[in-house]
Amino acid sequence: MATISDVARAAGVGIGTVSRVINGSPLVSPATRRRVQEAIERLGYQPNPVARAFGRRRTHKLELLAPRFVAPFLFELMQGVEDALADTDYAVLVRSMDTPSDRDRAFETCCRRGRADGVVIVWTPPTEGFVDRLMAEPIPAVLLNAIHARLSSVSVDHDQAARRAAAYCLQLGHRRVALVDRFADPFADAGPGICKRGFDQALAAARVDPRPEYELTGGPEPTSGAAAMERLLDLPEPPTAVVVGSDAQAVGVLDRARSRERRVPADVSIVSYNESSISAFLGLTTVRLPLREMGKRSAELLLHTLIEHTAAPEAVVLDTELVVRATCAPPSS
Amino acid sequence: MATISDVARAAGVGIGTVSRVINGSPLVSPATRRRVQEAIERLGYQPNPVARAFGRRRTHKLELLAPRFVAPFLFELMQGVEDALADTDYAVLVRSMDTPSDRDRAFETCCRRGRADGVVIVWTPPTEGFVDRLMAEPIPAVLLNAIHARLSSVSVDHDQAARRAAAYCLQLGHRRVALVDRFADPFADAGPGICKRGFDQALAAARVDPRPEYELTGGPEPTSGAAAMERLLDLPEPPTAVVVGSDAQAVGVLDRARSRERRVPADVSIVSYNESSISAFLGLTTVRLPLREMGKRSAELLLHTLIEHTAAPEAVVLDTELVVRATCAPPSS
DNA sequence: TTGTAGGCGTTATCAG
DNA sequence: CTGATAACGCCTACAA
Repeated sequence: MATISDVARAAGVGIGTVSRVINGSPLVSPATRRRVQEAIERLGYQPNPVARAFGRRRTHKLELLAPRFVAPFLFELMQGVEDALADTDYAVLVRSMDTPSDRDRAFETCCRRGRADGVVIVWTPPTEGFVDRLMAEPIPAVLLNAIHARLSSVSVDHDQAARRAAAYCLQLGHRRVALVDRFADPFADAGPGICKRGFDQALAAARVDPRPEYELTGGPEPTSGAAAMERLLDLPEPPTAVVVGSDAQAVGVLDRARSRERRVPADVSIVSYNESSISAFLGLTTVRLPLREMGKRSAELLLHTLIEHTAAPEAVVLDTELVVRATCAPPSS
Repeated sequence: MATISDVARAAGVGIGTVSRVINGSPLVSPATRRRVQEAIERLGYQPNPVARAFGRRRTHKLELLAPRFVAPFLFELMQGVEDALADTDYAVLVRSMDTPSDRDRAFETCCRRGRADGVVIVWTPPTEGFVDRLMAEPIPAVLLNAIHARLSSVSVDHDQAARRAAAYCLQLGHRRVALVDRFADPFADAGPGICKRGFDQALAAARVDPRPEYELTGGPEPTSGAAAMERLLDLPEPPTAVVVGSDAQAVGVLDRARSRERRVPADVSIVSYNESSISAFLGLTTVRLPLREMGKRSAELLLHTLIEHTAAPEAVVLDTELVVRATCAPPSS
């Protein structure tokens, strides 16, 4: 494999000049440039990425840390990241986090210098210790769909999205609206749900009294949605509409509604959250998250920080969209 | 950030000795080793991965090329790869391939030296030109769920799996068994389906005549499954059981069956292919692919080739499993 | 068992 | 504009 000095020799120039040519420096005369390019062509020379990374003291890699929960839309996020990286020579290192210990190990190693130039942490609230280490190291991080005062983030306005979902039901005339929420932290089976605040805001705005028994929270799996729906249907006064915190849960909610002989949307309306091909096919009315855009923006933020060397955290908030399909209707009674 | 010479100086030894210590060479006296380790500890030294890669002429990265089709189980495959890499300092570079031109670009660049030490190509038949280039470069590749004479591969016996799925229906007493197959090449909307051969074998073994109108092929999406089911139900003599080439299609098949007032499994049985949380929840009887194992074995194969320097292609074939759930029953008539 | 020196392929910094 | 040359941080002989 040809090296830069092979090219230099072949073109009769110094390696500095070759370096300038391959890096697009303007400080090369057109004639020399042409000569060098010919030599490059002839020898099929390609700069060695590792040597390059070594010399530049940059790995030219971004690391993506993803918890199991995002598996259904990891591909979409990755594509967004790749979109942002398309015209650069950056590549994406992906690491999965399935258990809390995976997460801690990932947090532990990702900020070690030399692994990657930046990190995208997907849908996972960072621990304080991790943030401390991150601030000590010179490696920029961005949270994707999580928030921290000291870190940059790309997310959607969950309050607004949930408000919109609930408002849609209220607007259709529903007054008994329930929430099957999702835990905000995928590594904790407890804590606040992601939709609660916006949901409550929508109720308040419509002057509908919240009912504690209508607000359930679980993990993003079909079974958890099914269990929640079960409980709601067992209530003396079951809801006529349900806002669900994830498509995965919605699959369970929908299925359980049907197996309990409730027609959707005639007997009960369902609004879900997130967007996936399955939900599209099932005809779920849902809040669409701009996943690809989110991936793209996170990578752009990182790249920007890397170039501008700005340390100030920046928060990007993207818009969601209510996709109306077939699971909502006015209440029948 | 501390370098190897800082450690050497602090421990009062040469850098060679430090190198030996961090690389676990036995050629260090216990006393020296301890001294060096203390220095490492004290300085918080960590070898720079890039410098290491540079010196070793190894990137310590594996590249994973994944077509959009595998999005639903990419996470699982990745986890398998990471399993294999857990005790090494290898990391995974992931690249998505959404369009044929994405694929070609990925094929083009992945075998350039310096990017990664090995490549896993997921579910995508390689082009001949790509194989040629791959053989010229010294970078090992393994196909995951694809086959090529000159390359190593990890896959399942699709014939056997499809045979098993069809045989299960036949065994239940079905004689009108249809196949909604999936194109083997995710980048071609044509070509042979992945289950056809095994399916035909099962019919032959049961002395059931194949009917051309019962064998449909499409892409792995719910809509394609729905369309196929539509056609099957429009037949003068519709099938009583359907073998489906992917869970994605099966979602469509199932939904269309129900919307056309067919009870599953009372009126029509369905066996699917692949395994996902959605299919589990929907109660689909399905052929489970050992995804995580597949990922793991591919990475192991690569690692093995990297260490042993064997060039002979090796083909690993893993077992599938029929997961019996709720979508199959004997024919009603 | 240990230290030293050379090499890896770039980039970056100088003089010219 | 261009060519030397010194880093960069580690690995791997080789010599002691």
